Amino acid sequence: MAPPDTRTQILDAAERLFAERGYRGTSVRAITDLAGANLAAVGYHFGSKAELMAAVARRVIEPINTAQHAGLDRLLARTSDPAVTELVEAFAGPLFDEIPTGDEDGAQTSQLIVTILSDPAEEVRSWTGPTQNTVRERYLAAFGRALPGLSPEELWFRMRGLLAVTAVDRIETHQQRTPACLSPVAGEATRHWAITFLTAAMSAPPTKT
Amino acid sequence: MAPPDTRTQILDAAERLFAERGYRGTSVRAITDLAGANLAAVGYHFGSKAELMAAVARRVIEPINTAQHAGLDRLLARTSDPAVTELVEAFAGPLFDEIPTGDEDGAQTSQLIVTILSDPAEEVRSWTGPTQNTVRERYLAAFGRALPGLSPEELWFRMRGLLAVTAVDRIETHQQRTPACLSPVAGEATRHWAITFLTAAMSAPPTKT
DNA sequence: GTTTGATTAAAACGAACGTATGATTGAAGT
DNA sequence: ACTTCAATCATACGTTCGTTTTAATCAAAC
Repeated sequence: MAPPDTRTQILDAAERLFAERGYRGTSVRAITDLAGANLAAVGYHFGSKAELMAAVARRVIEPINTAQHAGLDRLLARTSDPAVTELVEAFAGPLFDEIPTGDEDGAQTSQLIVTILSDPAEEVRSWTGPTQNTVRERYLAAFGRALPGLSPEELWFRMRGLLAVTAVDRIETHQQRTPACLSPVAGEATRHWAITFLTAAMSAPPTKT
Repeated sequence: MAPPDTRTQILDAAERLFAERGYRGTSVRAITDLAGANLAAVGYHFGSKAELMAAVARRVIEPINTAQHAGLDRLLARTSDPAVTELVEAFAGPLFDEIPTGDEDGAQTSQLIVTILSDPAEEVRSWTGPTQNTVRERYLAAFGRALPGLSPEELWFRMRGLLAVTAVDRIETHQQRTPACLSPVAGEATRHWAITFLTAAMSAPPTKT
């Protein structure tokens, strides 16, 4: 088996540590130590710690975004007006498919995504790929056709709720805040639960003003 | 006007800076500078930076928790089986009532709550008041009676979704990720939207297995 | 008027941080 | 054999961090 080059070993180590300890809580030294690389390797391969963070974010988020785009493409190729459930599944599904479920790698990646989306530091959120913005607007338009009568503002609010649930869902699972009385849950079940939950939420009648 | 004592000025400054820059991104020096206090005052009044964070978290979260408790008490005093909408409003309402809406203080506090709930550092999440755990379990029991046929595990999943939406909702609003075409939204509207959205989500029929 | 106890002020501590520098390697190109 | 150049290495720099220590301040108590 070919030994992975230093660059990807640093990426792997950074992905793990950024998820576990956050951006500011992770030192470049900790990353290079875990990667078995030299301290200066980060500067050489990525330029700076911030650019390393951007590279990590890109590697995690890009496949999810392209899967979301592809899912919507597949729906729109079949019909010009997909159902709400189909749109929910196409949007939320990649967040389950592209992330290993069950093992703790999944919780790690989920925690990293939450960090990327919510960290106060500009440098952490800085990378938002060109697809990141367009994917939401494409789904916004599709949901708008599937849910006439909803104001654009309320629809946008619901889109944010959609993302919040799918992103936040899985980190709490691994913070062992689950009550002891509950049995552990398989990854596939939560996927279905999420789609049920979110389809009902998106399909709610418009709020009377 | 009585001059606020150093202790609360430090608390105010810390609350603002922790929200804006996160826990690790905020130095004790920045806090005391903003508070107009001396560097050593943090050590004197709170013991350490971590204990200051705990004090800030307590001051923000405690009124929300007690309001959630009181809301459920009020419902249960009236009937032993409140409706789902009432439970949603009692749970999510305080997150809107106890936080100033509209101005940027509200977005600040919301960002702080997200930090408290999601920061990877143990010290940040360390303070979870005694009410924090019990309030969720009380609502869990109440939702369980209102939604028979739902497995405890799926119900718990939906409870987490409930929290995710209410917590994450408002930070994105202030990260100016909103598309320019949308008009700004009043705080009162989002409150109603959230209750509509979440009531529908919680009321969804059980997922077929 | 002096003592006391609670604050605040100023300075310094060692440790850890991100980054930059210059030497060293080793395989490919000529 | 010599050059080239991407890659890695050890090391050091300047800064900032949380915390501690010691001295000064000041109202109230006696």
